[in-house]
Amino acid sequence: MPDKPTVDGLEDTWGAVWKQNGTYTFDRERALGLPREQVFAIDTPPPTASGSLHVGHVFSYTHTDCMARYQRMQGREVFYPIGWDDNGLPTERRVQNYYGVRGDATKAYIPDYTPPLQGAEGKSVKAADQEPIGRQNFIELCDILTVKDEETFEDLFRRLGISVDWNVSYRTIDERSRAVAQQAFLRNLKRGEAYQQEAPGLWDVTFQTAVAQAELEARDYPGAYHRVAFHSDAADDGRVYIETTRPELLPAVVALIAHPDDERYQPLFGTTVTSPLFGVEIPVLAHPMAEMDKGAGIAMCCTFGDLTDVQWWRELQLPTRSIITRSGRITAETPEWIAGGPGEELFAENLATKTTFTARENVVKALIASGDLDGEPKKTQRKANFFEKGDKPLEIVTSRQWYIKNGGRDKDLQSALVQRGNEMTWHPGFMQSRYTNWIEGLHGDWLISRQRFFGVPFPIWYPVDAQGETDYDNPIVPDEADLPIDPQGQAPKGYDESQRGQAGGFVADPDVMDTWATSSLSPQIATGWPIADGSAHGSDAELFAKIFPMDMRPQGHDIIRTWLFATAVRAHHENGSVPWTNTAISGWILDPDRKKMSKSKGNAQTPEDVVKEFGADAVRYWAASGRLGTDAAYDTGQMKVGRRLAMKILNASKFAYMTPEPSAADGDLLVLVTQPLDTSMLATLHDVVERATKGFEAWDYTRSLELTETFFWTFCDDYIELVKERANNRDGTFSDAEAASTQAAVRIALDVLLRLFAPVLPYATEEVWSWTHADSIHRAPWPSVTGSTLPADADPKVLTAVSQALAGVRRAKSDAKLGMRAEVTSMTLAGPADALAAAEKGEADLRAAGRITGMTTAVEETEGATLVVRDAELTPPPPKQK
RNA sequence: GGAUGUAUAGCUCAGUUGGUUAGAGCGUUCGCUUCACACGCGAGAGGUCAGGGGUUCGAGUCCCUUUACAUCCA
Repeated sequence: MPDKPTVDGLEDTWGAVWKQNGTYTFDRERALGLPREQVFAIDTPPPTASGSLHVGHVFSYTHTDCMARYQRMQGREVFYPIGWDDNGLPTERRVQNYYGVRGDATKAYIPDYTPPLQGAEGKSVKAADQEPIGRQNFIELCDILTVKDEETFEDLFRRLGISVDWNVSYRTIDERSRAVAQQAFLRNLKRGEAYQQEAPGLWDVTFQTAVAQAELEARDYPGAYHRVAFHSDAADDGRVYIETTRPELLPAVVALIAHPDDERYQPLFGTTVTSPLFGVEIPVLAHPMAEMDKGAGIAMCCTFGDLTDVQWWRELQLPTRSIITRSGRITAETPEWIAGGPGEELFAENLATKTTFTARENVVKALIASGDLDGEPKKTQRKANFFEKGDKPLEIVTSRQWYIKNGGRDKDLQSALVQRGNEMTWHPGFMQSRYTNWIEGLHGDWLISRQRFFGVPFPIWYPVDAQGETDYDNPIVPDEADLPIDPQGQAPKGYDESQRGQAGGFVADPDVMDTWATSSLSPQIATGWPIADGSAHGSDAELFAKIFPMDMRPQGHDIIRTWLFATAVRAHHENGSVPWTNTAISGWILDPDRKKMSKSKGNAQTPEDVVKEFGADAVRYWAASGRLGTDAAYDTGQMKVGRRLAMKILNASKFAYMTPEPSAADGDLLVLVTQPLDTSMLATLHDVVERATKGFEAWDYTRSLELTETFFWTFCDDYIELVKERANNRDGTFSDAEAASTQAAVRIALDVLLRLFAPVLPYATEEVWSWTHADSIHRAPWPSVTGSTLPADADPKVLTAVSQALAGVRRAKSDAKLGMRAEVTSMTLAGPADALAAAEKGEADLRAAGRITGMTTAVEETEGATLVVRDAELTPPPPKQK
C-alpha cells in the first residue's frame, strides 16, 4: 500500500500485468463446456483503420467494455474479439494522401517500389500530383499503412482498459475475412440471393465506382432552371417549354413527360416534338410521377439525369441515349442519333469530352443563339444525391453490377427482415424503428460491387467465347476449398494463365466487394464459421455452433442502416437466424454547442491527450455517465469528477486498511460486525448491490454506477467519519468487540464496493484490490445478494438517523463559522421518537465524530420528520500545537 | 412532408408502475490545516419541470396540442 496513492501511472502498471497474465483471455474450452447462457459473445465493431480515433469511439467502446466486465464478473465466459476494418475506400483515400499515389489498373507491378511521399498526414494530395501505380503496388501500400494505424489504435484501447482478448482478432482484408466473404457470396449466388445486372445506377465520377443506397446523402446543390423550347406542330405557337437544371443533357433526351391529369398537355399526349439544337424527334408521354406544380409541369426525360428518369425509362420502355461517361465527361464520339442532324457540329466541337459544367455553358450559349432559351436562368437550390464520401453530385451510368437481395424488391423478404428486428432486444428500444423504417423505405437491392482496388475480389471468372465476347451469364466459380482466391492472379480450374483475355479463354471479374459486404459478416468471421470442410483459415465449427448467434452487437446509431442491417441480411440468408440477440446503440458526442464532434470542424479532441490528462478511469467515468442511445456532451468536467472519484477510492481504501486488522476465528469477518451502525451500513449496501445488479441486467450501467457512487460518498462522508474514532480506538474508549465490528465492516464494504466499481473504473479498483488480494478483481465474482448473511436486526434507518444528527451538528458549527473540531458542550437533538431511537443506537459514534460532550433529546414533529440540532453551545478548538 | 428522440437549477444530467416539500454533480458564495484524501472537508444560495389544454382526490410523470432543437428518411 503506497504512502501517497495516486491514479497516475496505473494504466502502465496494470496494463502490463493484464497483458502478461492474460486476464481477459477467452477460454474456449471452458466456453464449450458451459451452458449457452453462461457464455457472452460480443460482436465488437471493427474500427476503420484510416486515421485516428476520436472521443466518440472512446464513448461507445467504454459502454461495451463495462458490459463485458460485468458479464465476466458474473462468471460468464466472455468472447470479446477485436477486428479492424481496413479494406475499402477510407483506406484507399488515406493511402493516396499519405504516399501521394493513386491506383491505376493499367500500370504494371514495380518490385521494391518507393512511393513519392511518406506520411503527408492530414493533407490531401491533388489527383494530378498523385503517382499512378499498379493494383498490386497499391494494395501493398494499403497493407503497410493499415498495420501501422492498427498499432496506434491498440495502444489507445489498451490504455483505456478495453478488455478485449487481443488473441481473438481479425482484419477485414486478411485471409480468413476474404475467404468468409467469398464463401458467403458464392453461397448467396448458388441460392439465388446474389445476382448481377447491367442497369443504370448511381455513380461517383470522382472515385469512379458505383455506390449503394445506404451510402447516399441528399445535399443542397446550387443550380438554375433553364426554360427551354421544344418544337411541336400540335402546340399553339409551335413551342412546348420545359424547365431543366441540366440543359447539358439535351442531347440525351428521350421523351417529354407530363402528368396524365394535367389539362394543359392533354392535346400533346401521343404526339411528337423535336428537340432544340439537335432536332431529335421524341414522344410526349403521360406518367403520374410528373409533378404538375413544379416548373412548367412537363419535364424532359434524359438517360439519365436522375432516378425519376430511370423509372420513366423503365416503365415507359424508352430508348437509351447515354452521353455521360464514367469519368463524368461527355462521350467523345458523336452518338448516332445526333450524327447527321443539325447539332452534329455543336456536339463534336463544344460538348464531346467536356465536363458537364463546360457542356452546360456551351449548350446554354447555343440555346441563346438559336432563340430556344426563354428568359434568364432562375437560380435555385435543388437536392442532389451525393456519395457520402464524395463532393460531386452522382451521375447515373449504366454498368454491370452485383447485388444481394435485401427486400428492396421483394415484400416477403422485406417483412421477414423486419421480423428479424423483433427477435433482437434493442437497447434502447426506440432504435428499432430506425431499422424498420430503413427497410420499409428501400427501393432496390443491395449493390455490393465496387470498381476499386483495396477490397475483397469477387471470386468469379467469365468464359470468353470463340469470337472474343465475354459470357457474363455463365460465370466460373472456384471450389470453396480454394478460397480465398484472386481471380486476377489465378486462373480458374481447367484453364491456364495464358488463356486470360483470349478468345476461348477467360477473364476475371474486375470488381471488389464493398466494405460492408465483408464487415456484415463480422459475426461469422469472429466466431469461426467454417470455410469449406471446416479445417482452414480459422474455421472453428464447434465454437461457431456454440456462440452464434452472438449476444451483443454494440454500435453507433448512424450505421443502423448500413452495418446493422447488412449483418442482419447476411445472417438471414446464410444462417436463417439473427446474428445476435441484443443490440446496444450508443449515441454521439456533441461539443458544448450541441454540434456533432468531427475532425473537419476542428472541434474534436484526440483521445490520447484526454486519457493522458485525466487518466483512463476518469475518461471511462465520463463515458459511462452517458446512457445507451443518448447523445452526450463532451464534458471534461465529468472527467474531473471521475478522477476525483478514483482518487477517493484509493484514499478511503488506504484509511480502511490502516485501521487495526480484526481477527475472526474462521476468517469470516461478518460475525465480528455486531454494532447497529455497522450492520445498518451493510444493510444499506446490500440494497445497493441489489439495485446496481438490476441496473446492469437492464443494460443500464449508468444507473448502476450512479447508485454505487452515491452510496460510496455516504460511506466516506458519513459512515467513515462516524466510526473513525472507534475504528482506531486510540484512547481505548471502545471495547475490542466494538472496534472490531467496524474494522470488519469497512473491509467487507470496501470489498463489495470495489467490485461494484470495477466495470467502470478498472484501474483504481485493481490497484486497491491488489493490496489485499493475489488475483485480479476483474475475475472476482460480482457481489451477490443471495449469499450474504446479514444479521437479522440490521436496520438501514440507523445510519440514516445518525447521519442526520451529524449533519445537524455540522451545520451548527458551520453557522458559527467554526471548524469541525469545535466541541459541542450542549445541544438538543429533536425529532420523531422512532428516528431518535434509531440515532441512539449510534450515539457513541455520533458523540465521538461530533465532539459532543453534552446532549439532550426532544421528541417532536419536525419538517420532513428529520432529526434537527438545536441550541448548540460550541467551544472553539484549542489552537493547534505544532 | 414522414419517422424517431429531446426540452427539469448558470452548466451536464437523474427523477422507476402517477403519491408528502422536484434531486445529484459541476460552477458559485461562506467557512474549515480534520493524524485516508487541499486532486480534501463542512455549510448555503439557486428551479413557474418549454407554452397551452385535458384526465385524476393528486401530474415533472398519462392524453391532446403548440413551439424549439437534434437525427434519419422523402
